Amino acid sequence: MPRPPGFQRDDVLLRATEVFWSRGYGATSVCDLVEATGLKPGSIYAAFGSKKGLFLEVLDHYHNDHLRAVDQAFAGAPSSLAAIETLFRQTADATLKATGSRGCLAVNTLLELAQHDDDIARNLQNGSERLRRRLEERLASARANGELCAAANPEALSAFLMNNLWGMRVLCKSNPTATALDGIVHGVLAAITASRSARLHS
Amino acid sequence: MPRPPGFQRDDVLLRATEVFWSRGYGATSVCDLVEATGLKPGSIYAAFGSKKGLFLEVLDHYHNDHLRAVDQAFAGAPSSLAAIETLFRQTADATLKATGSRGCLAVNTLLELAQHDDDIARNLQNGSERLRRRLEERLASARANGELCAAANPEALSAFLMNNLWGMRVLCKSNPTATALDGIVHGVLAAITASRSARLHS
DNA sequence: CTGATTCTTGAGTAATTACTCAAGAATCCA
DNA sequence: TGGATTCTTGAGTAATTACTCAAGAATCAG
Repeated sequence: MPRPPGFQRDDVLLRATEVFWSRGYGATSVCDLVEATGLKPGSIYAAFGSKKGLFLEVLDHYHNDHLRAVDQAFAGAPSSLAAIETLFRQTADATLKATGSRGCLAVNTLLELAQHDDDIARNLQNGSERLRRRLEERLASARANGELCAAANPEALSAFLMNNLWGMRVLCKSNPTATALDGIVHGVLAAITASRSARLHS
Repeated sequence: MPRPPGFQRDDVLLRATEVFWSRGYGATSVCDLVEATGLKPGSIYAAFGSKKGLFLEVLDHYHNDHLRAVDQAFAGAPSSLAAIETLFRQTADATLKATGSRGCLAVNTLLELAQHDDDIARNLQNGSERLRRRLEERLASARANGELCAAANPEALSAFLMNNLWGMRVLCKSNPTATALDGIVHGVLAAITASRSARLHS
């Protein structure tokens, strides 16, 4: 009996993501969101409660999309270490092509808001932890496979990998050169190689 | 014959730094700056031209302070590689202690504004390049000393190191654990070790 | 069609924004 | 002290902010 909403929630979230991602949370006005989504202020507040409520839902969407992409990059790899190498090469490529880009919505938001808003800090913490755990799982299975030596520490190594992913999220806001990105990928692989099983050393 | 200013420029910059660093550029109002510096709006605009003009001067100050600190950390080290190791251990320690902190003003600003403001992007580019070059110099001298093998690439390695410094600037906004930071330092040192001269390998 | 329910509309609110400017205060050389 | 110069003051401006709410539109079961 009720009148159905005149918009698709996912579609609105997608359009809102574009604006938040391009301008940042603080610099995005509700007016911008009205323009981007086509919803009037009243509808936005009826559907999402507040600017922050909408943003939290945008972040959830973003985490899910990002993890799906990582899983896809991992899916076709011939080994666990190859999967990780692929992820880093892809990220480096994307970083090189995306000079002066919007970067990563999660990292941008972490630096802008985590310190001041606990809800957002928790949301981002969960998102990044899910990614880190994906890496840790791969490293653990690499150790189980004998790709990594028994002394390798998947948790510590995954933190190192996350650190380099995050570094590239910063770098893409600057002026990354091919030399720099090659150096980063090379450094990451060198650190992993140091934990490889002796019988696999070249 | 003129009336002298009633404030010390450096003192005002220091107080302004605190506010910008804590809140971010966009979230800092001129009213906040009036409160923090004790100057009235008119005096601020007479002395610095605009909010952005003041901020650019704040950034210059920040870069100089930061580089001075790095030089100091380098100064007492027994070797070039030891200097770099010290820098990373110090940064990791500071990151662990500064959970949920203000992070790094330069990185925060890079993510918030570099994409939208060329003046600020240039300022940050210069600041980070000066730091990277410090690292590159150390790596080059390490190669010259024989600490690193002849095939080592100081420019590429310095980019890798910068990437990890930047990663920690992101991490300190999240919830860094000792395990994570140990993993990062360990990974960085492992990558450097892979470039060491054969005769130095343990 | 009727009526119950929910959605949409957009003008409006009170607060905050970066910034200005004319008037007055303070300084120093003569 | 007189007067030229610069600094300080703070009320004020026009624009923008996140958000609200009452009225009207759209839907569907009966």
